[in-house]
This record gives sequence, structure tokens and C-alpha cells, in this order.
Amino acid sequence: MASIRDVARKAGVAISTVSKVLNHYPNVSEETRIKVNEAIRELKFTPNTIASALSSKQAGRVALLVNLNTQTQAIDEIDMQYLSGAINKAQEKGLDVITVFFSMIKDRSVAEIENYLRAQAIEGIIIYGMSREDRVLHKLIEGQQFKIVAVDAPFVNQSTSSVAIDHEKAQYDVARKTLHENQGNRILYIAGKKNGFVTTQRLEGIKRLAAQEGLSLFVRQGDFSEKKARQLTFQYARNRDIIVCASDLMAIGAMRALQEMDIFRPVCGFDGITLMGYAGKQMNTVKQDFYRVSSEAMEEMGRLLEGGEGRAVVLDFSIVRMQYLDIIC
Amino acid sequence: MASIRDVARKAGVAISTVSKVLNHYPNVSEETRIKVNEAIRELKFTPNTIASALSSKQAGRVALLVNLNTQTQAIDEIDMQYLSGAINKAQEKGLDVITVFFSMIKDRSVAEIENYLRAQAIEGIIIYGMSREDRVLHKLIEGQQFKIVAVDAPFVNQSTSSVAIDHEKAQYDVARKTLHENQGNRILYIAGKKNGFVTTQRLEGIKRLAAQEGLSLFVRQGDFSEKKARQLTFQYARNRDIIVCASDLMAIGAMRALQEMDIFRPVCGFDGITLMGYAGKQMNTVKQDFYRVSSEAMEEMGRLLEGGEGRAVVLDFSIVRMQYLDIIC
DNA sequence: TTGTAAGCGTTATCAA
DNA sequence: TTGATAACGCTTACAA
Repeated sequence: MASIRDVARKAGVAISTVSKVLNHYPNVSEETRIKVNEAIRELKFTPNTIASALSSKQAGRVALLVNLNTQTQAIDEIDMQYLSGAINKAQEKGLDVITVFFSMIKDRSVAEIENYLRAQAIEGIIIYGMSREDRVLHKLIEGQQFKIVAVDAPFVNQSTSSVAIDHEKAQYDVARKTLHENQGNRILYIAGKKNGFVTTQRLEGIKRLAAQEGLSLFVRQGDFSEKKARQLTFQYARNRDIIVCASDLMAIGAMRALQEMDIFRPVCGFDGITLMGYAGKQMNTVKQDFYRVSSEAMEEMGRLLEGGEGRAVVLDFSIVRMQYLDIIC
Repeated sequence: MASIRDVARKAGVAISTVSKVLNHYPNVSEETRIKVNEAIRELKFTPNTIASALSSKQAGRVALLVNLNTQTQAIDEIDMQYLSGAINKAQEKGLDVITVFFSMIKDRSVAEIENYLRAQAIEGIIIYGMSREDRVLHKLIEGQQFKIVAVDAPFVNQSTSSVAIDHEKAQYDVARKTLHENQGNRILYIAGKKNGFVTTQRLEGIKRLAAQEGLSLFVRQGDFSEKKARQLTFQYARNRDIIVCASDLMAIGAMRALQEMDIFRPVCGFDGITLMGYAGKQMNTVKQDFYRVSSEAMEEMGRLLEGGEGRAVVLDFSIVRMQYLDIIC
């Protein structure tokens, strides 16, 4: 492996000059720049990121903190889109990425986690799927020791940005569309997990709709579980006209239950996962582009790392109906 | 951030002594070890992995090279299981992991890739989903510059191990079971992608069964595509008694086509993905534990990194029928 | 514009 | 068993 030393020797310049060329410093003559780049090419030199990180104290490493959906593999799709969106964008921006699961830092104190991350030379963290219960993460954010981008969680401070779609509006929109395409005014709303941020936001959305259109709104916690949604449907659907679910998985659970009950009720979901195409019946759902959300999160991380200050980034969504033939290929 | 220097000062010993304690060197007295560990605890010291890597030239970093299934998100599940299996095991073993997608190194030469990886201080690579066409990767393996574990690809040399289930036997077993549970001897076999290693191995399995049981075997390439399997089913299923598919996705495509044709044929799949639970009809399939496969791959990487030599690791599988109620939760 | 040299936080060699 | 000290490959004042 050629080192910066070899390049310097070959180009007949000092090591620091090579470094300057490498890092695009302004004060380098065109002549030497060319000489150096030639040497670099000839030696197939690639700078050692470890040494560079140690020296500059800037590793440009960001950790993806993922709350794996251990409940069901059917939505690994979401996490995978998150990961690939972030990783691809990171490579584009020359950032180094490591993936960390919530399970790995569970039960550790803030100080321990900070040390762990700092030892790994982590400068930034993108957090996916944080809930109100994750006290330690809240402290991590408050501490402002790291640049943080929170996906789907409303945290913003000097060194923290949030990235998300407008869940309130999305829930409102999809439910409204479903309502207007059908009859009835008694809604069964199957909500998400108790302390999730998106759960609250989506709930606000359906409440606004109900208030505005004078609907009878019956809310139950579904915990984002297909099974729970199934049970709730068996229990309450008969006396309701429309079933609005805070996730696709729950919508699928509800729809299958309805089929087994042999009654029909319009159902709508949220997320736009592929599985919706296999559900038999088509349903309205909010299509989030998870890949793009994550890609934007990494973009935002780049901004923060370069000294930008935290802000809230809001992305768009669309309302779709997913069907089998569009999904397979 | 406390450094090794601070620890040394606090414990009243030399830096090198602290380093020895940190790395569990033998020649340290019980007394100093305790003193040092106390200082470490009090200062909440965590060694800087960057500095350690630079100094020892051993970063213990391994790259996960993933061939993302861009075709369909329905099987992101597989990649996600691979990633989480590897990452969890890596943390357990104190290895640092980065994730790289095939798309990121596409069109680069072997030398470029080697440089890229070396610059990232990568020592080992776990490759998921390599095919015969990936010439560059073959060269990377032959070069033996890195420790490599190939998942589902039959490469073994001094510094390369392979990890996989016995695809030939698995295909044989699942097809045999399906055959014996039903009538008929005319098989439509929908194979995988042309140059995939597992495609060949699974094909061998069905051929052995056909030869052994005197079956009429009709083989078509399905490219692991649900749509292709659907087309092939429409085209050929009528004159066949049983449809054996080299993947679950294709099995689902075949099954739906049969339903639309309004005829019944037994179908079996391969992989054991969650989606099978939503297919309507239950089918036999080979259940691979992807999480475990990947976990074992990382374990094997650990062995190689410690100087062990390459070998073939064969994992087990099971034949299952997947149904909706088992899958939801 | 270029070069010299002092770090960055470890590990490892060799004396003590 | 311990401690100095020279690497590791790079960045960055500061000097020339």
C-alpha cells in the first residue's frame, strides 16, 4: 500500500503539500497539483481514512440507529429502505456509516452510550423510530454532543434536525378520501403504539377530520400489530362504517378479519408497503418513500456536520391504492 | 474525553502498562491490573478505536457486501435478516462493520475496489448473493488480500470460507415431500436466475429426484421473478401435475396464476419468507434461517481473522408449511 | 507557495 | 513486571 510519503517522494514535494492537494486547499500551484495528482494515480494511492480521522479528529462517521421491527418481518422492507437510502447517500457524500440497533444500546446509560459512540469516532447519529419512552435518547439529543437527525420524531435544537412527512395531514387526507369514496360516518380508528410520536400525530389527523365532518370516532390502540387489529376488527367492526388504520399491517389484519366475518367495510392503511399488494382487496394508503426520507436525513446530516444548525425538514407523501400487478416484476 | 494518558496518570503507571491491561496481556501483576481498571472505571474511559487501529494496523473492520434485491421489496426481509444477523454477531465479537452495496462498487476494477477497502481499513468481507457473472469479485477472492466469507457461493481457499445450507438436498427434500403428498409425475420446475450458484445447486436437486423417481421434468428459467413465474404457470401448468419453484416469490406468483386459471396444482417454494403466510394457500417451502446463516458467517469471519484457514460451513434447514396465523403478531 | 515538525491516541519493541 | 519511546499515516500551525 502506497502512503502519502511515497506520493510525496515520487512527486518530489513535501508530505504536507500532498495533503493539501488531497484536501483541496487553495494555496497550491497548478503545477504541483498536477505533479502530485499524477503520482497519486501512478501509485494507485488512496488515503488511509483511519490515519486521517485520527489526525484531524474528524472521522465523518455517522451511526444509523435503527429500531428493528422485531414484531414482524413483513416490514423489514421499511428498515431496509431506510438503510439503503442512508448508506447510498453517505457514500455519495464521502461519509462513513455504521449501523447500530436499538437492542445494542438498550439498558446503557447516556454516558456509556456517548463513550461508546465517541470511541467509534462517531460524529453524527440518525435515529429511526424513537418513541417517547426512549429517555436515554432524549438525553442524548439534549446533550448536543453529537449531530443528530431524528426521523419521525419532533426534535430540533442547535445540533439536531428532524425529518418526516406531515403525519397529521397524511392521516387526515387518506381517511378523508376513503370516507368520501364510501358511505357512513361511524369510524373505527385503530391507532399505533401508545408512546410513538407518529401515533399521536396521526391521531390528531383523524380527530381533525372527525370534528370537521361531524363523524362519530371510536379509537382503539392497535400497537401496530396485525393481530391486534384483527381482534379489534372482530370486536368492533360490525357497528362501524369505515375502518381507518394507522399502519398498513393493521389494515391488512383488519381486512382479513372482515373477510372472515364475511362483511364489507372500507379500510385504509398507512405507509405504502409492498405487502398491501397481496392483501386481496385494494385499499387506500399513504405512500411514504422511505428510501428518500432516509436519503434526505443523510443529506441533512451532511449539513449539520458542516456547521449548519438544526431545523425541521418536512417531506411529501402521496395517497395511493396498491395492487398486485403493479408490485410484482 | 479521557485518554489512555489520563488513565495512566491517574493510576500512576506508564501508558504502555495501561495498554497491556486493556489488551489482556499476560505479564501484568494483579495489583496494577486492579489499579488500572479502577482508573478506567472512574474516568469512564473507552479506548479510541481509531487510534488503536492505526497503531496496530488491525482495525477488525469487516464489510458486508450486499447484493440488494432491487427487483422486489417483498424480500428485503432476507437482506435485513442478513444484516442484523451479521451486525449483532459483530458487536458481540468486537468487530466493526460497514455495509456496502454491490451497486457501489459496480464497474470498478479489482485494484480500485481493493484500494477502496484498504483505505477504509477493511480486513474482511462477507459477500451475500454473488453470482457467476461477478468476475471482479472472483478476482477479489483469488487475490486473497482480504479474509472473505461467501454466503451461498462455493468458494474456499486459504483465506476464504463459504457458508450455506445444502441447496441441492433442500430442493430435493421439499420437492419430494410435495410429490409424495400429492399425485402425478409431471413436474414443472421454475428455476432461478441463470448464473446464480444456488440456481444450479437447486436444479441438481430436482434433477436427482426426477431421475430417482422416474419423473417427467420440465425446466424453465424463472429468474426469481414473481411475474415470470406467473407467466410460465399460465403457459405450462395445465399439462403438469406439480409446480416446483426455486423461490417463494415465484411460488406465490405461480399460485396466484393457478387461482386465476381456476385449476389446482400443488406448488412448493424455497426460502421461507413471511410473505408465504399471505399467499392464501399453504405451500411447502424450505425454511432458511437467514439471521443465523449470517450470524454464522460473521463467526466464521472471526475465525479467519484470527488466522484460521478457509473451509466450507454447511448449515441446516427445515421443510415447513407457512400459514397466516403463525406469522402475524 | 512550499516545507518543517508537532501532534492525534494507540500499540509494540526493547531496556531497565 | 514495568516504563521509555518509536512507530502508524495523516493534518495543520507555523516558518521559510
